[in-house]
Amino acid sequence: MSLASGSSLFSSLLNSSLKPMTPSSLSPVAATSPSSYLGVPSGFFLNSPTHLTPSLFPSPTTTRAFPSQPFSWMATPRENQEQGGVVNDEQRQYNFDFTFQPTASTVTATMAGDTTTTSFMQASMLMTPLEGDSYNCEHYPWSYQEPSMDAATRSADFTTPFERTSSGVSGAAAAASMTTPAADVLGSGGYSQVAQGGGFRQQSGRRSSDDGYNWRKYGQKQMKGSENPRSYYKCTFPGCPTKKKVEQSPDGQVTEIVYKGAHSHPKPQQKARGRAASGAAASSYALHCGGTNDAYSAGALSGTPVATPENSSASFGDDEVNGVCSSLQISTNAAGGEDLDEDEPDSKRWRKDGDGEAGSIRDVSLLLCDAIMQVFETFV
DNA sequence: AAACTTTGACCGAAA
DNA sequence: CTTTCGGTCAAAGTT
Ligand SMILES: [Zn+2]
Repeated sequence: MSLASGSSLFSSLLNSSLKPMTPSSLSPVAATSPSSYLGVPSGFFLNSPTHLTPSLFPSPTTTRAFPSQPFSWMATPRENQEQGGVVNDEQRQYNFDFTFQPTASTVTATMAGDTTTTSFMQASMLMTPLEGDSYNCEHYPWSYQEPSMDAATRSADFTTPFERTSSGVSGAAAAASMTTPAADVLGSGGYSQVAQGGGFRQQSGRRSSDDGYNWRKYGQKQMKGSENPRSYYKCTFPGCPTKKKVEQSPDGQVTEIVYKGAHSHPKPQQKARGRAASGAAASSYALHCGGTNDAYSAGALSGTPVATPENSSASFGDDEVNGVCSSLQISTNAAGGEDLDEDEPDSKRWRKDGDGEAGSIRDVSLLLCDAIMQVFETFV
């Protein structure tokens, strides 16, 4: 897909997100159907005074990975006000203005086998802290990611075998996911991968899988040809099928992270991350996704893994040094590619509901939502 | 004691 | 069919 296409993709994403959704689509129950997921992202963009400046998005510029730069967001309500954010202290109605500044963040979207990469200069969104952990946006299969030292990336998907992205190439993380051979579910599965760091090194602190979820390592293999060893992890949440594999070079640098599947639950509470808990700190902030869209979590709680995503993957890498947010990557793999095994009998696997576009949009929205949340949490 | 790693065995898919 | 490869299992070791 060309850049232009990518841009349009994003545009449509935004437009669509901004459109009001019907109440019904937002109902929890509706979540059972994939299309209903759209309600979430929409609500997200919709209910909040979000402003995604169009200009922010697609920018033909080259994709840079981490310019490490200014990530500005107002920490305090007051400040937010200045930014136009609304603050209602008492009611946790704070709105945070997230600004992915200047530097370019890269967004890579892959649809039907094509990959598009665009970078956006800045994106600002308002976020509303929610109480409870209803952070809605996370329920979805998609992923988001937030690596810290490692350029993490996350993706959820299946049906796609991974594709390794060139590593380190131009410092940008490229995301690719595509053709699917025959996805196999069980065995070697279809992971979807995305990004990798062009060279981030682990910083002290975070473990290699500190992306907000809890993982249990269940294997490691030395890949053929002296490549870096690959470790396999599974999400520890009961019933959650998500897995990820991480390749690291000897010096600890993460060279690739590939996610498979989608979480069937919201991100677990983060434990106090360092900073003194400033009032809100440990609490969970959630994007105000409009209403109740907890269908997902409800399902998770009931032990029923909710549907999985089609193919989507997102990666969100942030260079935390100095508290700077440097990159955001999102990769989406839309179903519908011819390569996707249609023959796939196992509908149970990862479904690729043919919603191509809608799915992609949704994915991207969710990913974005997720990614932003991560940033938010990271900086709280 | 629970939860997570480590690590070689095991297995199915592909060559 | 046999070998190779990537992924997973699971016993044993750690924390
Ligand atoms: Zn999970």
